[in-house]
Amino acid sequence: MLENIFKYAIFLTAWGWAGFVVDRKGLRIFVLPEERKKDVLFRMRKELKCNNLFEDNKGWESLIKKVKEYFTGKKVDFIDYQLNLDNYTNFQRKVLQMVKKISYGETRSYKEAAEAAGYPRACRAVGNTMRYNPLPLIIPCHRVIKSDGGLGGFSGKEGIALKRKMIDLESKVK
DNA sequence: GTAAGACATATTG
DNA sequence: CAATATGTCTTAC
Repeated sequence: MLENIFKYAIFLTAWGWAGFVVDRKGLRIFVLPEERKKDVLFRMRKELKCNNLFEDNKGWESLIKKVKEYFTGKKVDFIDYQLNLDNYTNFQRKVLQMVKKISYGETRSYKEAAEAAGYPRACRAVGNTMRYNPLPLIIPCHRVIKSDGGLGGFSGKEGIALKRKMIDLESKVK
């Protein structure tokens, strides 16, 4: 099997250390801000199950800049970046592409996301897909909430606070 | 290859 | 609140 080369970048945002991994087909993993830089790297390794990681920002400076701007409360979008979704099922790809199109400040319920993806009753499956979302923020899974206005879930117990914080940030945009 | 259970849900009574 | 429908994944045979 071919060696897959992964490049990663880690950088400091207003909320902590964030980072992402790309391979030659596009974005692969995005890691939300952590307290420590090494935690970000640890998460990347865990997701990829691979040690073939090289630090290299080349060609991705604009993404780094946008992410930093995002966490300072600026309105940015990530729709121009190419994602590598090779490891996902058709259903997941559809849902993820869909969610990616939700623009800044908007929210959708799990049901609406399911409908838009062409599976009107797959609300639960959408939730499942979000759980494994490899690219939080780039794919704005934090903008997908429950129909009754509740937040739903987010990665981990602390993650839910981050979700709220992100929605908060977006609602206050100037 | 099949079957049962788990899910970041929604709808109905 | 409980029950159930729903699509996909994981795990275990």
